[in-house]
Formats: sequence, C-alpha cells, structure tokens
Amino acid sequence: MEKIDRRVRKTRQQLGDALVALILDKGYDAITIKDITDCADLAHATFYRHYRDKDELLTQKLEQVVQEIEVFTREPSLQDAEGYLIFKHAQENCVLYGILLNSPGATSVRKRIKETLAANVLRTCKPLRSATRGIIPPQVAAHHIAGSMLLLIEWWLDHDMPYPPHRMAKIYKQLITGATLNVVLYPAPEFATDLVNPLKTDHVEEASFSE
Amino acid sequence: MEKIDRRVRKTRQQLGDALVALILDKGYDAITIKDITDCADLAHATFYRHYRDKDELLTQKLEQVVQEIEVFTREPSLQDAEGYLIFKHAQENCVLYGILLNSPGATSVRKRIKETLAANVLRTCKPLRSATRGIIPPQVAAHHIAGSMLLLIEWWLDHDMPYPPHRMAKIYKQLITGATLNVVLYPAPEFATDLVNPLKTDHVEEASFSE
DNA sequence: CAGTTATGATATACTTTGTCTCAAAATGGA
DNA sequence: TCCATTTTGAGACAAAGTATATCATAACTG
Repeated sequence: MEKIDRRVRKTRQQLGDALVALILDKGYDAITIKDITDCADLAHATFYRHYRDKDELLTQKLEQVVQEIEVFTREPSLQDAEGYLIFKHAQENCVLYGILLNSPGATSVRKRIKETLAANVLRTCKPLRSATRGIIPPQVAAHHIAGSMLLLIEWWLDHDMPYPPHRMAKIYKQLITGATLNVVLYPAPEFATDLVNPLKTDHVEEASFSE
Repeated sequence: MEKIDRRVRKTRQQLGDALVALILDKGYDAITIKDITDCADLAHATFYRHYRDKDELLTQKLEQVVQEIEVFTREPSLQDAEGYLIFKHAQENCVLYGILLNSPGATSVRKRIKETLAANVLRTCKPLRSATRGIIPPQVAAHHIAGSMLLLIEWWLDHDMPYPPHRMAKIYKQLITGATLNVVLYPAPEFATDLVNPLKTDHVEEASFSE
C-alpha cells in the first residue's frame, strides 16, 4: 500500500464524486470533461493529469465496488444462505450499483463482472459442472445464475428497494439458485412430470399461459 | 403505409448499414458522424437531414427488430412451446440482436424492451399474478423471466450460437419458464423439501456449493 | 525549511458537432 | 417527355469539446 500525495488523493476523490453526481443529474453521455472539472472545482487540465478520458474515471471509480463484489463470490458463500451479503452491499452502495448496472459507460465493466461471477459459480458449484444428464450445459446454467443475480439487483434498485435485503436474498435463493439447481440436477421429463409437479409439465404450462 | 421518396429510402438505408458496419468494426462509442457519412458515401450534412444524432439513427435501426420481438411476446406463444420463434428470429437477425444486447448506445432501447417483455409475461401468465403464497412477488418473477430470456440470447450470440435454436428454446423452457413457474406456483418449503427433492433443499444447496 | 510535486490559469491546435447556402441531380406526376 | 419539387453534394462556418503545453503559484513530504 504505497502512500499517495494528499493533493492527488483529494483531486481524484473530487473528480470521482463529481462524475457520480453528474451521472445522477443528467446521465453519463451528456457529461463533458469541463462539466466534471467545474463540478469538482478544479482546473480543466487537472483532469487529464489523472485520467485519459471519462470512461477511465468511471471504470476506476467502479473498480473498487467490483472487487468487493468479487470477494463475495470467490468463496461459495454467495450461493448458499449468505447471498444476503450481496444485497446488503448493494443497498449500502446503491448509487454506484445503479451506475454499474445502468450507465452506458459501464458496459464493459458490467460485462466483465458478469463473466467473472459466472466463472465463480461454475468453479465453486461442483454438481453444476458434473450435471450432464439434462439438456442444460453447465456453462449456460452458470451464466444464468450470475446474470440473473445482477438482473435481480438491478430490478431492486430501479424500484427503490421495496423489500429489505434479507427478503431479496430469499427470493434470489428460491427463484434463481434453488430453481436452477433443481432443474439442472433433476432434469426435465423425470423431474417435471414424475417427481415434482402435481400436474404434468405440459399441462402446467398450457394452463399457465392463457387467461 | 405512406410512400417515401426513393432517394430518402436509399440514403437512410445506407446510413443504417454504415452504422451497423462501423459498430462491428470499432464499436459504437468510437464512431463519428463523419465516419458514418464517409462509410455510406454521403455528404456530411446529409446525415442531419434525417437524424438528430447517432443515437437516433441506432434507435430507429433497432426499432424494427424490437417491434418484431414484441409481436412474439404479445401473445402467450412465447412462454409455451414456441419460444423457439424468438431464438430463430435472433439467429436470423444476429447482428442487430448483438448490437441491441451489447452496444452502449442501445441502453435505453434495451431497457424498454425488457420492461415491455416483463409486462407481457405478467399480463399473459395468470397463475403468476395470482400466486401470492410464496415469497416471490409476481412482478419480480415476470422481470426474471423476461430479463433471463434476453440474457440467454445474449450468451448464445456472444458464444457464436453453439446450439441450434430449438435446443435453446428447450433450455429456455426448462431453465427459465419451467423452473420459475414451479418455484412460484409451489413455493419453497413445501415444494423443495417435501414434494420435489430427494434431498432437502438446504442439503442440496450445501452439497452443491462446495468441492 | 527546502526540494519536490501538484495545481491554476491560460493559450492553443485539433477534432467533432450542427447549421447554412447554393448549384446540381434525381424524382414522380402530368 | 417535360417540369415543378425535393433531395443531395460541396463547401464554408460557428460553436463546443478534446487534449496538450507552459509557467507561476501553492501544497506536500521528509
């Protein structure tokens, strides 16, 4: 952990804060470098002493949050009962999560975190990898679990977090983790028609999607 | 269906084609209006005679595809066996789907189609609406179904469509539609521990996420 | 306190955006 | 085919934004 000049720390903090404030104010695309330095009360040239462009500032600002997310998912804790930690974290950093999940400028970061999460799911979930009986490739299931979690957080934040984190964790566990594992471990025909449903699969789905 | 001057049709087609080609070539953000008109072999000013900016051109280019997608989902056919149509459509229009699902410039369009799909799922799937026994709100389930479908298509295209559309439709049906409906219609404790799993839910998940 | 480093202010070259004008070309209806 | 209408090409142009350079001033570290 090397020591950075206090002025540099302060300047970068101001630039990052200004960017976040401006994104909330008028959206990422509409922001100019001048906007950022004005809002941060810094000289125009100062921006370029620290970042190449807007994207680099945003990426570095999100990097910290992204790394914290990855910590949660490096260990298997995400997938069992402690999915709660992610939603708690999202709540505490809801502005940055919102930007990460919604801003056009965060597209590449979002893509990367999605890939990383999927890779971690695949790595930590052994039965997912070895479940080759069904029609669903493990890789697809892993991407589904990882992507859906981000989708769920996105929905939650977009709707002003109407439920507490622990409830979201339960929803996540049932709707995504549980449902996916069930369907992967106990594939369709046997699972759906014989073991699970009171009704046959076809019957359920026909009945489900018509008024 | 009003008649549009042949020159106008041709110009707009050229601009749209140029934009798509340039996105594939160097990505949406790096493209300038000059790039587009050069690539389309048109005068610089001609662009502004038809579109306000890059975003408007992209949006209008995607609008047709978006409307076609909405047709598939307006009727309940999406959720039952004919999810196949979407994947077929995605395959036939894979370039535009890729741009829709990946380009930063398509963020707002992507957001809108996601909302529309979710609303259609909620509207056409009666049991989803009335399933209030479990912990999962119908709205959340609908968003999950709609969002996950787009995620699945995105994964498919990003990985160069390694499976045929009919297999993707089966995966979609099991992994998303079937799994979600099961978990919503037959909520957690009863569903997971008593009716479905040979193993208890907790047991399954503990066993699942550790080596 | 002294040497080093960062910032402010300003200038500037370049790129991009968006609008305008007018002559030339293409169009579609008579 | 002719003609009035519309679109386009070519270029000029202002305005805005990007990105870099310089030098005096201020702030920091040891």
